[in-house]
Amino acid sequence: MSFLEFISYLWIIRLVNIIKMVSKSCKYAIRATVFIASRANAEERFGVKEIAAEIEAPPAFTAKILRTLSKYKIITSLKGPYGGFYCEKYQLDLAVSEIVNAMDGMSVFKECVMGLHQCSDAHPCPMHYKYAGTRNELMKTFQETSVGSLAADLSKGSVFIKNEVLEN
Amino acid sequence: MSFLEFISYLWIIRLVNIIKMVSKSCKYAIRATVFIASRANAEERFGVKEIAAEIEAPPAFTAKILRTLSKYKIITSLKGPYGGFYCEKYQLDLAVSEIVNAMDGMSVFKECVMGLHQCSDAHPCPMHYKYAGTRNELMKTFQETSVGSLAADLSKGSVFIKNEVLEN
DNA sequence: TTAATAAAGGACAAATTTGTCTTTTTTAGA
DNA sequence: TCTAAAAAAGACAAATTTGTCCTTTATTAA
Repeated sequence: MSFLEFISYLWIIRLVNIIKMVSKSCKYAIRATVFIASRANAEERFGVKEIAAEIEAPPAFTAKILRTLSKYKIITSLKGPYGGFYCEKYQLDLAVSEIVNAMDGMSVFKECVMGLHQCSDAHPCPMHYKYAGTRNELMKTFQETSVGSLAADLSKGSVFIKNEVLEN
Repeated sequence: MSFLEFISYLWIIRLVNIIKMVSKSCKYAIRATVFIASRANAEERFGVKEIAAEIEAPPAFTAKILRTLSKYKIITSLKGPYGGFYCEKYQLDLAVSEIVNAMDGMSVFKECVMGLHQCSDAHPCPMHYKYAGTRNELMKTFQETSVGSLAADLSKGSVFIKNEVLEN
């Protein structure tokens, strides 16, 4: 057994691999999508500048991200005057994991937590079940949480932190 | 309240900020340090090439990382023939957090989990205590875990994953 | 004292991520 | 049909991280 594999048995190494998961672009994308979804009423559309300002991201970069989201049909866009970005009803049911997938791909949920090449369900490394479990729960959370539900929390004026409700 | 601040109340946004924490360099550094520490017996020293091979990192890059570790006195180096890298006794008592500090700095443990500028202990954001708590536990773990204890686990031929012992 | 060995130092290079800018295409309304 | 507004597209640029290479310095042993 190589040292890399050996050391990978240590939970501290795993720990080092578990924290943080998505790119800055993806965070911007989540913010933007939730913002747009939270205003999905009527025929309202939002321009790049407004969205960028709301999510505190660089406008030009926000435009790029919105294009990606639009390409993946996570949000909808309309060109021309009175155009902009908005959410169609079905898009409110999309999971947050779709955003991660569009921006970063899903490898973050799939690769061996140790970075070991030989690890698989068939030949699992010792952490495969124990910690892959943690990650799977996380993925499940991403998959079970819809854009619309997040938007609804915001629109209600109360937001949820896990099981706790904060008023504001 | 800005939308950024507003959306930051959502646990999903927090979730997105908590996973992953340290750079690739830092992971290499942890691997390297634990490897060297695990062989801290006698007068044995290890060269860049050997260490790089053991931790499966690029040799030249490993050299750079070892220099940093040496500069921060996390490991000790000796030039010339029969030289190389090794751990002095006191260095086995150093915490893993020292490695993180040397490689990435400690800001990862200190910045507001939401990226909000106005957040502090005096003016905490709603997640400050709830999730900063999670991170603080993590930091505590890093601080309470010594290089030597990790090395000892390895040397014993059994490694710990949290409270569970794996034989190999 | 010299030759060989190995880390130290630092410039440089590649890759990736983040961010910008200009031109093109689409759409709405006058 | 023309004009203005706004996204689409994609080249370009900056910043950061990752990685390489060459020269210098220190150490050991003959």
